[in-house]
This record gives sequence, C-alpha cells and structure tokens, in this order.
Amino acid sequence: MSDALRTAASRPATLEDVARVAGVSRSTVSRVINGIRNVDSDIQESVRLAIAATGYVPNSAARSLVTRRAGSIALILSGVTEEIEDEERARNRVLTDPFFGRALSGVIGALRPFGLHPLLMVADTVEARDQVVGHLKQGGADGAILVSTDADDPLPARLVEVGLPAVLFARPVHPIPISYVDLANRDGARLAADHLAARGCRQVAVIGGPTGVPAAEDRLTGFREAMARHGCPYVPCVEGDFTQRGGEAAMERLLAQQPDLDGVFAANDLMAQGAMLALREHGRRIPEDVAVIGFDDSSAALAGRPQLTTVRQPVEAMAAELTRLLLARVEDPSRAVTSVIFEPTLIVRQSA
Amino acid sequence: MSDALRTAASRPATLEDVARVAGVSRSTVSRVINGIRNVDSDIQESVRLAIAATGYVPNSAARSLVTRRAGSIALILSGVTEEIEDEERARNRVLTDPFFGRALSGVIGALRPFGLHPLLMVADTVEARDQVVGHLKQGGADGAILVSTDADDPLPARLVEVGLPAVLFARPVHPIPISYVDLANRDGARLAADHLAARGCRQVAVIGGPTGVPAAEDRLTGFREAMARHGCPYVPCVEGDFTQRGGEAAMERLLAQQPDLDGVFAANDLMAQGAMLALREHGRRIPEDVAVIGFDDSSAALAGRPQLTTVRQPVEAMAAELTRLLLARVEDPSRAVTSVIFEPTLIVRQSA
DNA sequence: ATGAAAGCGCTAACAC
DNA sequence: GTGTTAGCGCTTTCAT
Repeated sequence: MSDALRTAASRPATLEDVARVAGVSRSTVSRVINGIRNVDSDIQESVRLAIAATGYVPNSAARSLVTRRAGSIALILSGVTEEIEDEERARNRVLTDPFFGRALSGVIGALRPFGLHPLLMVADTVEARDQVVGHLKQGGADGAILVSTDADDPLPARLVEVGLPAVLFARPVHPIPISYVDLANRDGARLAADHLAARGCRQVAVIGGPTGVPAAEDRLTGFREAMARHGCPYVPCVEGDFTQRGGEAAMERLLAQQPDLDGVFAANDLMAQGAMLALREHGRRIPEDVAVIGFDDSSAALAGRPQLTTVRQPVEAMAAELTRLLLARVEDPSRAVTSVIFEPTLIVRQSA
Repeated sequence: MSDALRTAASRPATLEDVARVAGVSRSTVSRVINGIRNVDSDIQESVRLAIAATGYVPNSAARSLVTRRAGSIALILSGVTEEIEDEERARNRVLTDPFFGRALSGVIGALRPFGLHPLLMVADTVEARDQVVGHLKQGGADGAILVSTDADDPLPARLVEVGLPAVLFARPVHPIPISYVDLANRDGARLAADHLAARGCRQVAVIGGPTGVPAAEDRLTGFREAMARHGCPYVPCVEGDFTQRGGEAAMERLLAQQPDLDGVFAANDLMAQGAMLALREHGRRIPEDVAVIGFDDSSAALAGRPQLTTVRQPVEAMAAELTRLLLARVEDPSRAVTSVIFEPTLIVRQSA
C-alpha cells in the first residue's frame, strides 16, 4: 500500500489526499465531485479511482462554511403551551396527531430528491422559541417550515423579520409577507353542509377548533353560510381543542343544550371520533339518529365504527408543495411570496 | 453609528467584528462565548456589549469545521419496504403510528437541554439507506438513533462498521456491539397472561407481530410460557403487521379457526383495536365474551370503547434514556456499550 | 489573562 | 482544461 493511501486510512481522507493519490490538484477533484464539466474524462476516471481508494467522503461542515448552505431545513412545530401542565404531554399530543405524521411524510418525500432532511424543532415555550430562532440564525438550517398549532404564534413574524426563508402550513393569522399553502376550508365545510342537508338533517351543530385558528374559523363560517343557504339560519357551535377527548366533551355539551340534534360537523377527525363515542354513550345511532362528518381524512377516520364520512385534506401533497415553495425561496430569496390553496373533497363513508 | 458597527450591520457579524468593536482579540471573544474563565470580568462585559451591538451569532458551520461536531443527531426510521407498492403509504404508516410520536417526543425532550435537534431520516429503500449512511459519514450528524421496523435491517451493522456512534431502540436481531434500550417484553406478556388467566379465560389466542421482530417474538413466547404455567399448553397465534387493519384481519382468522375463544392478547394496541372491531362485528361482547389485552398503552388504547386494558411501555422514558446513551457515546466513543431494560406495567381498563 | 497565528476541509475566482 | 491562491468563521495551541 502506498504511503499516500496509508495516511488516508488513519484519519478521514480529505480532498488533498485524493488529489495527491490521483496526481492532480484539489480543484480538479472538487470539480469532478461537484459534477462540473470541463474535466478531461481520463482525469475524471483517475480521480474516481482515487476517491474509491481513499474512501473519501466530503466533509459537510467545510462545505457548508464556504457555500453558506447547511444542507438541512427545519420543520418547526410551533405553538404556545399556555397551560404548562406537562410539557411532555403537550408535545406528545401534537407529535402523535396523525395530521403531523402525514405532514412530516410529505415534507420528507419532497426533500428526498435533494438529499435533504428535516431538522425537527418544537417551539412550545418562550425559551424554546428563542433557542430555535438562535439555531436558525447560526445557519443551522437553510430555511424553515412552520406548522403553528395556535393562533397568536409570534414565530412566523420573527422569522420573516430575521430574514430567514420560511413558509407556513396554513394562512397566517396576521397578514405577513410569507408563502404558505392552505386548504379551501370554507369549501370543505360547504361540502359537509351540503351532504348533511341532502340527508335531511335540520338540527345540526358544529364542534369547532380553538378560537383564533384561521382554519377552524373558516370551517365554522363556511359551514354556517352553507347551512343558511339550506334554510338553517342558526347553527350552534362549541369549541373543541382538536383532540378526541375534546370532541367527546364538546359533544356532551352539545347534546345537553340541543338533545334533538340530528347532524354534527367536527372540525377534525379526532374530535369527530370523540363525538361518536359520546353519541353512542347516549344511545344515539350513527348515522340514523345523528349523522357525523369529520375533517382531514386522517387515519382516525378509519379507526372506529361506523367509518367516518369526512372532508379530505391532501396533507401530504400540501406539505410537499410547501416544501417546494421553501426550497425555491432558499434558492432565490428575492422570489415573491406566493400561496397555493388546495381543494378538499368529501369522502362518504358510513357516519353520514 | 461607528464604522465598525455599520459594516457589521450589512453582512452577518463575525468574531472579528465583535473583537474590533470590543477592542480585544478574536480569541478573547471566543473565550467569553464559550464560557471559558480566565477572562477579566471588565473585558467580559465589554465583549458582551459588543456582541449585543453587532448582533453577532456564531456561525455553526465554522464551528463544526473545527470542533468536528455537527450539533445534531440523526433519528433514523429504518425498515425494508419489501412491497414497494407505494413508498408514501409505507412512510405514512410508521410516521402516524403513535409509537413513533411518543419515541420522537422522548428524543426531543432529552436533546433539548443540550440545544440539539433530531435530523429525521427514513431509510426504507436501498438507495435511501446508502444516502443516510453517506450523510452520516460526511459528518451530517454526530450520532444516530435507530428505530428499526423490521427484522433483517442491515443498517445497525453498517453504522457500527462505519464507526459512527449509534444506538438502537430495541435489541438487535443479530448480536452486534451496540447500545440499546428495550422493554422486558416477556414480563409484559406474562402480565397479560396472568390477568387473562385470573379472569378465567381458557381459550386464549395471540395476535402477534411480524415474524423475526424480537419484540414480537418475545411477547409471544412470554405469553405462551405464562399460559402454560396456568395450564394452557396450546396458544394459537396469527401473525399481524402492527396495524389496526392487520389486527382486524388477524382476528377474523382467529375467530374462524377457534370460535369459542374467550381471550385475546395483541402484540400492540393498534392491532388490539382492530381485533375489538372484528369481535364486535361478530357480536362478541368485550370483555364478557372475549377479553382483549393490548400492548404499548398508546393513544390508541383510549381511542375506542371499551377502553383497552394494555401492557404499558414507557416509550418516552425509553427514548430519552436511549438518547442519553447516544450522547454519552458521542462524548466518549470508547465507552463500553450497554443496554437498559425497562419494566412494563399492566394498565387495567375495560377490555379485560 | 490576553494575543498571534495556524489551521479545520472545502469552493471559487483567477491565472495559465 | 487544470492549477494556484485566497479565503469562509471559528477554535486552540503557544507565546507573552
């Protein structure tokens, strides 16, 4: 074994080592690695051989330093854990939500062709948020995808301010110059209303999401508008928290104040499941006595019986598109912000 | 505004800028940033001021280059997507599994005190696996936490080979020198068996996990051993795939071959839920006719009615411990490998 | 206690 | 086409 190779074996090989073995300069090796043409094919070959012989792998820190690219993007779960009862519980709630899993899947799929991976960050406290912003400012990621769980999340604005490429899953509460993807939530709600009305439901109610969350509010108003067109001027709504237990509790309240109700629209599937549990507890048959429609078409929709009729949100595709939006902005920060809105579809199963 | 400050405002401030403003050398600034004592407190103060004035944040790539630390660790979901029907579907399945969410939560929680974040990687194909290994070899992460979804995963061995600090969630199929955490699966299965036996169940069956997965096999053998001690020499088992649908199908088969069964132990909660669905479809009351016990105590256990009696696995704590094991190894790669085994507990609810 | 200087491994002008 | 050279921003001996 030549001396050059020997040294290369002990400590990780560098460009320099490869260059020496191949008998060329660092630049040339760098060129073939980065696929820049203008390199004689014979030389290319010998460089490849040298790379194989030395077991060379580029050092990403060194590369990042000069290219000013981290080679990763941040996926930030942002939300204010108001009641800091148990930090872990709150984190679990969002991380085990099937919506998050689907979004994550879409992001990973869109990142893969570029050899990028998401850096997962949970910004649920003031400190955590500062930490996240700090990490990003240090160049720890080339951009950020934000999934805000609640309304008054200061993070989007802060990131825009800092000048870091960032995009949002769902429209921001306060208008800021940032790209996002969203669902036509009102249309989705209308789909649900039309279906309920067509079934003959007259006493309908809504289990809504947290106040201030645009998606939740759009679903509510969209539903109310559509029901009004169907001759139902008043549609009561109780607030839920997007969890199954929350849906269950909400349904209880609804049942108490309106025992004769015959249709329920929940702002997500988890709450719809909870609602179905509560309805069954009260001896209501679904959908004969009360029809139930959910939102999302998450795995939760298939988890119980009857299977949930729901408004499908193409979460994976939305997340993938959002990722592409971010990547484009990382490539060219001067690019104008855009938004792309996806259309929901009604998936009719058994609950309505 | 001084000239020094002005330049600092345009391009990101560097150590050099801070040093100039503070009237000291780079080294000194570096020292105060890295909390090294031996720095005069007056100077410390002026450096802090300069940092604030310039808005300086350290550049992580530059730091990584010299410290040889990436400042992130990889969380790898590894598994062979045999039937490459739909890559996204397979990815979704694992990402929306509540088990994954809990593990992720534990990892994030344990990483947080160190200002680290997990880099999420899915290694589900040959190329993806190569890509992941490549990324790690380049120094893209300081270590890796592996969650293998199936038996013959080549990744653990490869990482050990490459010499990258890595740890495993659950014992490896083939013994290799790597640290891991695991659950005393047999003990958990015994808990379930004892409970079923105490209820008077005599015709029990198991819905197992995929063949070859140690955790699944341990649960099965542990259950059988315990039932044998209770005078049940034969316990049939049908193989499931850890999904709810799989559990449903498995229950159907079980019911066909053993209609008089009065107790079922499923290797995870998702399958137990599926089993309950199938049982109800066949008019069996739970737990009166058939008692059902799951495994994990995931959110799925509370998702249906009756609420699931299950063997609790402290996933978050296990993931946190695993993370600490990894961090220790990153700190000192020569440290001996260890394993820590957690004890399960039986959570008695309504299904058994 | 502080500063000077030597890299860490790579890319990208710029020459030839 | 290929090599030379100058950094990227930081940490860290080694002097002082």
